[in-house]
Amino acid sequence: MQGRSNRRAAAGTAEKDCADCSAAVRCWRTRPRRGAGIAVTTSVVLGRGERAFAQGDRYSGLYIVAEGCIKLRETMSDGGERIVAVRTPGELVGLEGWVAGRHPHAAIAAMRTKLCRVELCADASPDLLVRLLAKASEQLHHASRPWAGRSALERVAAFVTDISTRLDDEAVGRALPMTRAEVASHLGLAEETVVRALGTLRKRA
Amino acid sequence: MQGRSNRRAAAGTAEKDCADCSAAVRCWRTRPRRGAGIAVTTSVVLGRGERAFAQGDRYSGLYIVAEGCIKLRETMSDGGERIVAVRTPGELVGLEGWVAGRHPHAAIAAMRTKLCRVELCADASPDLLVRLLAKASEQLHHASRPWAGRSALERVAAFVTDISTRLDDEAVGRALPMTRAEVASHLGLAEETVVRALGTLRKRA
DNA sequence: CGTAGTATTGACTATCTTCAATGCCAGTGG
DNA sequence: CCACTGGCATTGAAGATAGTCAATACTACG
Repeated sequence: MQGRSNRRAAAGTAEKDCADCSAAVRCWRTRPRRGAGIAVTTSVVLGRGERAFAQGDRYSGLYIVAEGCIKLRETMSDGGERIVAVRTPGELVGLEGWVAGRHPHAAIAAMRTKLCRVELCADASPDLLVRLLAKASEQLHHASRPWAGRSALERVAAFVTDISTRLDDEAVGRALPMTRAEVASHLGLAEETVVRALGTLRKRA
Repeated sequence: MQGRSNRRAAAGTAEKDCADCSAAVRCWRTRPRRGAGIAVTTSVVLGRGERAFAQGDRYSGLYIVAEGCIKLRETMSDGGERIVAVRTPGELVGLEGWVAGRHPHAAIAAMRTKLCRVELCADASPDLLVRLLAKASEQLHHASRPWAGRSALERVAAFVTDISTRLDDEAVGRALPMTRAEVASHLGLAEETVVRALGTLRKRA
């Protein structure tokens, strides 16, 4: 459109235009126009339990979840761990560490997961920047924990619904992509409370 | 830099370059270069309790807090209200509603507050987009509630510390910019619990 | 001075956490 | 093959934390 991609190509980074990817709609909602600068440089496939990066690592790039599910895990100063967020297809992984230059938490695949890397720099395509900003906006909105201040049962129910919706292709109904302990740490509950809440929900269904 | 500002000027919107604003460092961390497209169109000053927009309003623009403090308040389907977030100088207000086209919560001044409006569109300056993305990144990081899963006392203590840091110019120590009930809703606690926690913290100090 | 909103305090209760024990399952090595 | 181990899930009982209800004080504002 504005010859911007030339500049990127000159930088020497091999890119794959998302317009050529069959899964692009999943990542970008609408299929990008070819040559608009909506492109990724690398794709990684992680097996369950593998990490894209560890907490404290230097910022190593911004990724979009193409398939699967990523857990963001933070180890706190007191040694405790908590799941800060769960990222599902179309969501960004790594943006939190961009400004500070370090990843504030680890990114761990909850199942087989494909990540596509996006080069984020000052001369990126404006189209790309706008799309990323839109994603950041959505994630910011979603980060406002709809279950804050509710009862344990409601929180667990809301979490299960939310995660099922976001991962709808696989039937999450029977197996959550994380352990009860992780769900508990994410919701700020005890593991046993999560177990009991899930039991109650199962009986009700 | 690339004649982009011409295009904007042609659109008929009067802009004020942030490079000419004495408070720009507060908003942008580093002073923007003149002509880089880091600019705002309008500034609004809100008195305590006044709204920038209401929940459900059509998206009306993106703002940066130049001075003061904004509370984001959400009224839930059951009629309850909660403070989703607090925005302090240099932070963005309104981004959450950009993609969906509607503001998901109301923005209310907690004190005398100055907001500067940023025009966010596909042909905005790439410099501006990158800066906004950086802000979104920081806010996303900050949205991961460091007090999740901790005791009521720790949560209140963390909140007071956090808000005091972010508003450090005014001495917040003696008067929080919001009511106990609002703090409570923000932290997912009962008002009385917040009162007691503040009492305990006062005694300890 | 009266009113409305906010803050504080006490007493009681519900919920959630903690502690402890047990079951289940997959992987491993004899 | 089977015992053993470690991680995860489940359940019960007891105790602590925070929520609810209710009364009272404080403050700003007409």
